[in-house]
Amino acid sequence: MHVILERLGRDSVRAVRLRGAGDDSAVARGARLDESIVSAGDLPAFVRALEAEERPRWVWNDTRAWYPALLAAHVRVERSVDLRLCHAILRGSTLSAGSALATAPPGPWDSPGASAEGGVPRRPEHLPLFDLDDDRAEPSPLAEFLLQEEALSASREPGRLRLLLAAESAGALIAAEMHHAGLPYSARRHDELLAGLLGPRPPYGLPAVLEDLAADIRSALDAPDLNPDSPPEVLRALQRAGLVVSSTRSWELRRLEHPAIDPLLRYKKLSRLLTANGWTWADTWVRDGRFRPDYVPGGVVTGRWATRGGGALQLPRQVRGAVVADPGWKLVVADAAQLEPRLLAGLASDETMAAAGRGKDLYEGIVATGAVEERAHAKVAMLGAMYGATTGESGRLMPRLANAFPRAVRLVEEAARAGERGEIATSRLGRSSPPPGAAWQSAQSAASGDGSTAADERRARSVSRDWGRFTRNFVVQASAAEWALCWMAELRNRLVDLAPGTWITDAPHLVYFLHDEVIVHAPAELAPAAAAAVTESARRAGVLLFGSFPVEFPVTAAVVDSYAEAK
DNA sequence: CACGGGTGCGCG
DNA sequence: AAAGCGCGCACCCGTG
Repeated sequence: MHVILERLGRDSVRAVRLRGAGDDSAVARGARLDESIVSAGDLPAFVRALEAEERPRWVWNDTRAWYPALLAAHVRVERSVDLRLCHAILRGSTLSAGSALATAPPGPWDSPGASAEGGVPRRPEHLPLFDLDDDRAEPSPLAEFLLQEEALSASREPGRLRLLLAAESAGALIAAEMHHAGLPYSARRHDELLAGLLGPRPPYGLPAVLEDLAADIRSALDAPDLNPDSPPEVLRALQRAGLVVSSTRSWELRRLEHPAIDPLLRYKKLSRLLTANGWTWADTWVRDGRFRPDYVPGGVVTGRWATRGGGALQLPRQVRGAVVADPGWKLVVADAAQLEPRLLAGLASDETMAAAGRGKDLYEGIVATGAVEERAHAKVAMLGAMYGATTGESGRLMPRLANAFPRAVRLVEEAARAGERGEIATSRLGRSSPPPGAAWQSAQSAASGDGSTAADERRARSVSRDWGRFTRNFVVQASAAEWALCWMAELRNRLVDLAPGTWITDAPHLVYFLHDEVIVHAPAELAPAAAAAVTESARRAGVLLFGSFPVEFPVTAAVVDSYAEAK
């Protein structure tokens, strides 16, 4: 059963119940079962009651507009449809290309405010259930839902698309739940880590260690007024000291021999830590022992999550020791091993590559086939294949990979060629890449028009190859993101089953997600079971994407007290 | 003073 | 231009 929620004015909600599962034609015909009007204040109780009875799939315009308030009232829902996220997928997917939804002119569901990129409050501590200031007419969620159902029914691959939409919607629930629970984070441990690296927190100005390093840099370069934070100033000072250098990037500085280099590199590293994840960051983002970033499901073209504020997806290794389990609890830190190459094996039905990863490290398995001599070579060659490297070590090793795994390499090569022609790439479950933009178009027309110059042609070729590298990577990255969503959705259900009847934060629950990595916070006695659930969910995700094709998705699941202890 | 592009680096 | 994908964020610096 589906229940479509729609706000009516300031204080009431319409709930329309539709009988029939997602692929039932009764739904597509819009068979309305019944309709209730609920006051905003009664909504949590209404949802809780229906959830206990029938576990409907809740259909709403935007999970962020509904779920945080429900969670605050300790109401969890099992399944949902996030119309905004699903709309974006169906609009762009080649699998629903002819549908009314896809061919309609842009509407309210396509507006910037409705997209994943825009309209996100920077720090929504508590989103109101309704935005009272927003008096725009809300587009009908029921009408949109029926359009989506129609697009799905007419699709060439309805099963894949339905799975993708369910996984995407589950991701939105998980993001809200993770924000609600927060990542256990010790401000005290964070302060200790910073103090150990930078010196104690200064009342104002730079910490002592940075101040000393800046002084060392200035004296080594004989530049008493140098601002080490200004790349142009640093570059000029280095050149004045006789060094041949064209930027202040760390990798370039590392090759230089000069007394200023070591303090400069250390300064840059520590300065980065201070500005990105220093005391101010902790003051802003850590409250009551929890780090609560704003995740943005579907925020990346490939379907990966983004984050807005807090930089949750860039938490540097240096401070991971501050991520600590509560007393009596454990962290289960899990990581999918060689996820993207394994996905590529599945996408390409490459039996040989799948076999190379069966029961072992995939890169070691590639070495065992004799394609390359060492693990590091296997890794760099695979990355080169998936990113489109043409030169360097990676470019040199690629042909050997193509020889050993022709199917896998052919798949990414074809995705690249298609992108170069301006075509669209589509993931395993049906997320499609955006068409190339205006820059691509104008470069191509400039090169093919009358009087085009050699420079125009070079430019067109370069733009075209750039886009090819994007579509090449898109098929792998987008499919990996789908796998990860399926993994988490499956895991979310299994974790709830480990402690039936308890609220999310009293049971094992997800607290962190980083593309191919998750952290579960679990009562110590349930941590081993949670770790087993992580592993089993990964296997299930593989089956959801690739059926019986024998590609494995092993995960490492470490039961630890601190994030820093894992791997 | 605000804004936006460029730089550089954190993560996968 | 690190050899190649996807991001977010802080800072500098030129421009309006």
